Amino acid sequence: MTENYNMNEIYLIGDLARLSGFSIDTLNYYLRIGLFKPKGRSMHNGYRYFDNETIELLNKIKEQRAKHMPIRYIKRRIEDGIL
Amino acid sequence: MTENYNMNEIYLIGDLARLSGFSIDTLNYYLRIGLFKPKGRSMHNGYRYFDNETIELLNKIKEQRAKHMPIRYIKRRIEDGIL
DNA sequence: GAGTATACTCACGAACCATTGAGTAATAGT
DNA sequence: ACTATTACTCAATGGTTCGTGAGTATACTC
Repeated sequence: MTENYNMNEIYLIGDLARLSGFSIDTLNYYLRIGLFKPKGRSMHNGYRYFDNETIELLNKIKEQRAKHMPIRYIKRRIEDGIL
Repeated sequence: MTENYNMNEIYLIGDLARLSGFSIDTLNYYLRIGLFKPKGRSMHNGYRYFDNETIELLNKIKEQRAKHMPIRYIKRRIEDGIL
């Protein structure tokens, strides 16, 4: 139950961009600095999978960024489970 | 519980090809004729998702094809839930 | 034996993805 | 004022995916 996801909730980075409002470049940047992470990855081509948890997290990040919260603080909060 | 899958069990067509031994062309052909179907699809780019059930089905198809069972019969058996 | 059907196989264009390095505007620090 | 950092943004390369149409070798049908 803890690690299961519905098939309708799988996203690639393009889906993420559309759903979150962030640009693909921004998402790639966030991934590069480890602000959030893929939930899985294709072993064949390296494509990264995301899910609804990612969407929720991105929404929270978006809120914080709207308040000009620095990314390093956001990252810390995520790592501490506060966000 | 019925429609849930683990993130580690998501495949794109390239993964399917590697895991099943069928070529991507063959898999695309099978998809074209409806021998098997994607479990999901990216709304952004149309990429098709598959899972372990697909792998199992493809293994069964492979067995049948090794015995020269015609595809239309295999398809029927799948539709009838026999295979 | 000729024609048809089967089961792939190939080729194409357009869009997408990963990774990386480099560029930039705005802000913060000294 | 000058420098450095932040948070992107852009560009380039190379591989992947989709959809479709067309080609082909083998098997089947008449």
